Amino acid sequence: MTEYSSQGDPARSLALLWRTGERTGRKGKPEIGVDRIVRAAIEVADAEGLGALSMRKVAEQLGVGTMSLYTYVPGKAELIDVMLDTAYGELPMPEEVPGGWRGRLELIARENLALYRRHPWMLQVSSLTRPPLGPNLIAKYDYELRAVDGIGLDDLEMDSVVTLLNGYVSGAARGAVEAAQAPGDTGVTDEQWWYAHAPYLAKVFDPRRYPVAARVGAAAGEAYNAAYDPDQAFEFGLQRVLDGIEAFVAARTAR
Amino acid sequence: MTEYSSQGDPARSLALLWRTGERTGRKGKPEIGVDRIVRAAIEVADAEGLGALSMRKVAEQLGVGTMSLYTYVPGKAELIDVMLDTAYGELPMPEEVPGGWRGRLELIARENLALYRRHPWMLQVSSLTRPPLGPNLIAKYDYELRAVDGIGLDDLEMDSVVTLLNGYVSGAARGAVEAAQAPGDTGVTDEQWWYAHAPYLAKVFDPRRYPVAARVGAAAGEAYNAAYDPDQAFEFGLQRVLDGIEAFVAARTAR
DNA sequence: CGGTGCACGGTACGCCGTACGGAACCCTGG
DNA sequence: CCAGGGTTCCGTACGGCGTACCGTGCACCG
Repeated sequence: MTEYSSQGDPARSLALLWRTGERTGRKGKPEIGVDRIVRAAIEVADAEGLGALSMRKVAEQLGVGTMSLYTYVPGKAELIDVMLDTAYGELPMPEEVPGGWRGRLELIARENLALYRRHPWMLQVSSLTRPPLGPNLIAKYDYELRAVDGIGLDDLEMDSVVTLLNGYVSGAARGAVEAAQAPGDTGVTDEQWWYAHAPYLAKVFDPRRYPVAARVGAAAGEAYNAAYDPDQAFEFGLQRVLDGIEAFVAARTAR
Repeated sequence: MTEYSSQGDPARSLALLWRTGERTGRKGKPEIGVDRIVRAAIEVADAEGLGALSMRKVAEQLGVGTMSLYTYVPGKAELIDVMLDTAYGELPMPEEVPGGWRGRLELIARENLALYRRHPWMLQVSSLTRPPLGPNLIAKYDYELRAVDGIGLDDLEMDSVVTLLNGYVSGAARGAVEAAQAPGDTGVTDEQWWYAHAPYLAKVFDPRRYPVAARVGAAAGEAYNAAYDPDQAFEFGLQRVLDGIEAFVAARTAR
């Protein structure tokens, strides 16, 4: 825990993010390198989760001693910052997208969801208030703003819309990731989980006290074969959010 | 890390949640008790964060030995489950709320935000797919469904709307909590943080390459005195989400 | 060819969750 | 009144973590 980011010296962090560390290049050949460390760390985090990401494991993956990592990276927190910016670099950012601003935002939402699915640890790490200001994060911010540029919103409104969409997607992604990894983590499918809990719950839960929960819960369970269907939730929510934004855009352009 | 929930034996977990553990009451006086442990754990997590929540610290808070806790609670994961359900019990659930379904949903959103602000650790713990099925969580689910009962939605649609709203609120709350605790955690105000990063960023960031990000980022920074204003973001997003739901309800009731 | 600065990593410290087994206590059955 | 046994309580120990500190040896420059 205490797994956030950006506590280190800003100069060191930004130098790392933008790779402006003056590689001396004079002496010993740099066997390891920041990039290889970051790649290995992302592999570990993808495969085993952020909780299993340790400096020892990254070093082992690279076949070097644990402490050697500290030659290239000030600490785990800064390493995670660089991992995050690196992963954001995977986002495709096509220039021509059909469907106007709504089509562009929809694509952004889907690509972000796919990214978070590939790298679930990003959701436990990303910060809204003090993001690691790396090149890829800035490129992403610029790209997303351009999706709503020139449609009648002022600068602050553009920022608000992009922030809302990103917030929505990361929430939905959290649900999707959790649903995807629950069986693998625990070795128990949703169905098994439900059947294990049902008998005790039946003893203890009185449907007459909570009739609506009982009715809707049963309907949802039957429809999704689980308490929650992440794909359905994502699609439903995305359309509602875009509808809400559309109403806002309409009101703004109507003066 | 690995700080999720609900890995234990369902029988033991549910017994804990619903307090159906057959207290023998015959032998040694139970000096400690689940409730006192949960209260102490919540105090620690509120004050120092989930990362600082340890069994040793909870025991110390109670003035007992660490291992004594394991008499009442199977492990840390189950303890966190009970903490979560207990905290949800703090939500007020008034029956008469003005403003129809929209007024009711708006109140739910605000009360949930306030709850997460009081107990930020909840955001790192709550699960959509396999929630700890305690009495307070079920009561919350029932209450929220009743806010949208009888307005023309079917059961699945009611569930989707409630899920969307809860997802939105927890995302916004994450931003708010992070913004609130960033200064305390790091001893650096937003302004100081910005002034520390600005000179290096100026060296490395080319505004001509990302003109929109530069323009909007500057406007937002000036308006909020930070990269992000959680209150503004919450209000803006909440109205958009409710507008989107309103459009959906209108479409459904128009057949 | 000697000197120097860097890459690399071994050891150790203080945290964590919790398995294990022992000690102390109190209620009950005789 | 006492013996037995179930419970509560907890000391110790193990294997993990991040990383501070410091030693070693190599590769290059002069």
